[in-house]
Amino acid sequence: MANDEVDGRWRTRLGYLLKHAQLRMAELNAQALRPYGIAARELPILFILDELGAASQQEAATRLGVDRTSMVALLDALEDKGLVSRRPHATDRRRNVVVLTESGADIMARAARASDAAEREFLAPLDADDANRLRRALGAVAHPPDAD
Amino acid sequence: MANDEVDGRWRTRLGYLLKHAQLRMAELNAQALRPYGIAARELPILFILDELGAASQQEAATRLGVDRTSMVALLDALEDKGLVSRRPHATDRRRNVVVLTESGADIMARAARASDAAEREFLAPLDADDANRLRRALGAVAHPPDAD
DNA sequence: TATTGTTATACTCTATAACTATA
DNA sequence: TATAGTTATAGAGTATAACAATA
Repeated sequence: MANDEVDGRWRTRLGYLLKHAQLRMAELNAQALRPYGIAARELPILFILDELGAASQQEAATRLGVDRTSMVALLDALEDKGLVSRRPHATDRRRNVVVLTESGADIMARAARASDAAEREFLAPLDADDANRLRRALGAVAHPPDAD
Repeated sequence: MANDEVDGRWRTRLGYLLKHAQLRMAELNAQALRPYGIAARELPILFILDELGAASQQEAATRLGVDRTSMVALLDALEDKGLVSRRPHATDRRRNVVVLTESGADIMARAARASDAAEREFLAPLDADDANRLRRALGAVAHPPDAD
């Protein structure tokens, strides 16, 4: 519509800006990851398994801030794609030990590069200084000052 | 957990930061607006009706970027609360003319102040300069350079 | 034919409760 | 008793398709 002079107040509200910035980043990430057959929400799981080496489903879920019931379906999908494997824990047989497969590690590395490119595209309207400031500011506001 | 030295890469990704920043802002807004009986998603509707004076449901939906089928339920809720009214358009009887009621204008003004306070709380970890830069940077990245 | 409002439907994401098997 | 994984279910939120009334 290009009706810029009647740019209502709600367009400059943080709630609106954050929602739409997040939607655009999510869309760019989804596009970037599509060739690797993974969803944006699955990449952090690959990251954390790589970081921890191996983890129980509970551990992974807690670290990522999703609950353990959601983790089941997420890991089902990753296991179906051959990116992670589950085996029973050696001593505590209630647990699963979840690890990246070779293919999972490979996809993770390549998907991470694709996601980096998506971030660069997202940040393209900003110069390097503003981009760095944005990332730091988001880190500061993303969690309440007194919580995790 | 406070395991800050193993702060995995995914915690500094824009997708993660934007999602959690948005969640926190949404939560603060929801809290701020609860006393006024409206949801965060309803305030922009009040804003746009105030801005336009009157609008068809289609107009309001298009401006706000929601589709017209979602607008129906949103306006049903606002009408039930007595904040907006619908009457048939004088000449085009397919349309509804949607306007703020007196109570709707009052709630809008007070809710806007509450939402401003929520934004200030959200931005509290930043100094004034960083807060302004954040808002401008989000405005720049919220929409692709060539779209909207 | 096209448009406005509406309803019904479906799909995603997430959260809660309850079950099982182990500890 | 408590915990890990699982399943079933339900709730937001949103999108698509089809319909009635009107243009």
